Amino acid sequence: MHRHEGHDACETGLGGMLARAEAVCRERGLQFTPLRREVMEAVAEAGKAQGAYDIAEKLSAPGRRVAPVSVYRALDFLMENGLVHRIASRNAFIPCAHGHAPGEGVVFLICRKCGGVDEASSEELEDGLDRTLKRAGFTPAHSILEVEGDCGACRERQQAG
Amino acid sequence: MHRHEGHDACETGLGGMLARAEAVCRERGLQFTPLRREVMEAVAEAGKAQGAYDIAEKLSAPGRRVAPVSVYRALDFLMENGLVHRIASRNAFIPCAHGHAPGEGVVFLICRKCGGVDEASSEELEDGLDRTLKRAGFTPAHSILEVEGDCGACRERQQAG
DNA sequence: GCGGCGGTGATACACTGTAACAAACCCGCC
DNA sequence: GGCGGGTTTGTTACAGTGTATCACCGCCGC
Ligand SMILES: [Zn+2]
Ligand SMILES: [Zn+2]
Ligand SMILES: [Zn+2]
Ligand SMILES: [Zn+2]
Repeated sequence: MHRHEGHDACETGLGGMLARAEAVCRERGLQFTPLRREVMEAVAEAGKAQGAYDIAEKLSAPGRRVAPVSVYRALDFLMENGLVHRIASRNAFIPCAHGHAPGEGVVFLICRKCGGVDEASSEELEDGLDRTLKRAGFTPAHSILEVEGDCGACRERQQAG
Repeated sequence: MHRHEGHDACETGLGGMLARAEAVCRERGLQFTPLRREVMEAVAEAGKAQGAYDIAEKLSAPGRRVAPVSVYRALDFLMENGLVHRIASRNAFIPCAHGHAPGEGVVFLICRKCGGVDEASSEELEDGLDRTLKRAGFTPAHSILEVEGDCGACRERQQAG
């Protein structure tokens, strides 16, 4: 749905993301359980950020209720392992299609029209932030960069229509 | 509690912030009602980001209950006029000591130790973000930049102790 | 006075997230 | 096979955050 830039190892698409999740868990000796897989799928399938309760509802079916708390636990696990991200400004979650180095700053580009979320990173942004923090005498531990606006696809669509 | 940098017209301190709030409302023909003033004071007095429910509790007294919904309305008003900011990663609010141009990007520096929140802005950060967004074909409308870490004061205190 | 309008009070509710405990599962070990 | 301990999941209850709705009040213009 969205393109991105600034990354190399780019596993886009549902299959790729699931494969990466599986690989990450195997190499770290962690369990990629059915529930975790289903939550990963639910987040990866959706074209936009999913709330935990949305996921719980999607996974529930007549005869099987998946409680939100279970979804939260799975999401915590997936976030710890860099497989999904939380979008603070939406209280929602997206799959990570890239696999960043830990500590690497990433900007989330959130489209107001289609709701899609893309990730971008860049040296110059990172450098600018680092220098600004250094000047302020602040030692960063973790950062949240989220930009809301209109993605390229939606802007084209709007001009065409 | 915290220093900041990158701004000129810098009204720090409770009095300055209240004066600015009053001035802003007067010049825009808006009402700086007692409730709005009290909420502004509560946010400005605290050395760290305040939750809406914290503010409601602080303003309540035996015989007078201020409901959270009233606080939210006052906060919405103050945010629309650039007098307070919402810290998305904390669901909390801080006073704005600067008065930015609309659209000006600001980074919030959130200290893990003391809970204080400082604002910083810089040309190079702004430029880096703009270029990154442009390359991604994304048109920004509003951005959230929040960094969690250790402020200078707390780091010094830690080294001394 | 009367009607409109913005601000406030009050209640109820939806949404987001966590704590606590029990049950099921897995796996190595006796 | 049976046991023991760690991890995962189910279940319930609850805390925290934010919004919808309606009623009331005060003000100002007509
Ligand atoms: Zn990512
Ligand atoms: Zn879009
Ligand atoms: Zn500010
Ligand atoms: Zn500090």
